[in-house]
Amino acid sequence: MTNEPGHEIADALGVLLTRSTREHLHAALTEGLGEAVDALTYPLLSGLDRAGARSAADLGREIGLDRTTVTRRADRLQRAGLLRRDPDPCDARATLLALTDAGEAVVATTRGRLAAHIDASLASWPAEDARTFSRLLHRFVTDGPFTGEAPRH
Amino acid sequence: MTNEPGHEIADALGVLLTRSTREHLHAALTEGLGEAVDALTYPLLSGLDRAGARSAADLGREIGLDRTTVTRRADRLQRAGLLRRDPDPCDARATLLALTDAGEAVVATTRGRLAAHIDASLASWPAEDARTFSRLLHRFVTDGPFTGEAPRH
DNA sequence: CCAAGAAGCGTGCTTCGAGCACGCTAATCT
DNA sequence: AGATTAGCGTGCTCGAAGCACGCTTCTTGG
Repeated sequence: MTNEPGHEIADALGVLLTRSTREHLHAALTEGLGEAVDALTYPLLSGLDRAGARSAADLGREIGLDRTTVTRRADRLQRAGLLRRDPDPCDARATLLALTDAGEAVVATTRGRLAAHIDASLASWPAEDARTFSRLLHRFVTDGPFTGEAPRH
Repeated sequence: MTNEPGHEIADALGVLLTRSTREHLHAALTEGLGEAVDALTYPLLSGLDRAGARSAADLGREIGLDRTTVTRRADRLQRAGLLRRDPDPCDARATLLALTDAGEAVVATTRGRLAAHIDASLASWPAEDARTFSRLLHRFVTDGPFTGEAPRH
């Protein structure tokens, strides 16, 4: 127990990261959503849902993946009907990756399940603590230490 | 802004996960610590530091990796002098994975750098908010939704 | 006390994801 | 209008992850 919250938060985040990357958690969250949705492809769906239709290169920068990797994963999701490629009206070479209705439904379902998990574990908390935690976490993420841009290689 | 903190927390965690898995962040945290320490091998070091010397199978269960994968990564860290294999005094077949002094120093340096990042972004916060956030986050991680055991395949 | 089964570890082998280089099309600049 | 740059998709190569196998050692039942 130190006077600097940074160390405690760092430890907590380390544990959180380790736990949340467990395969079985992702399997539970995406259960029954089709073969194309797994721990590798979901970040694309989530990123598109957050930022709207984007080009493959932009989405790659957003989620820290190579452009070609995004293309390959998008192929799978497109075959599954969760994502479509629209030609960019402003640029004929560019194609915009966008969620289909089915894709949006998948994102909504997954986020709802995660929220349910979180709500369940917050059930024993005082309501005010839960709201405070939500508010502080949001602030931490907004102007937190992870907002830097990824450099190009 | 909904009445259910779960949805907000879910969104924040999604962003946090996406950001924190960026390669360049890990590169900054492990800069100058040797070639063997990267985003793949650091979880082993961190896990050993948290739980102490363990067998490869136990460590694999802890961090959600296959036993053989742990072995291969441990080989690299051992060659780099950050990890050693001690024979288990209670069981001649088992070998315990343990951090060397250099390995502990690497973990300490990395966690210190992460803590510094966090402290820097918390500098503009009221001190009480920072402490509250630290406390709530710790509680969330301790009895949060990610404490379940990984099922064996 | 010993024999058979179980548990732990390391290593060849296969599969699959990630990134680089290349070629193509279209936009932009001079 | 020609040249240069930007965006996209695809063959190709490298490396990581997990499975099957063999070896050693512990355990348990006769």
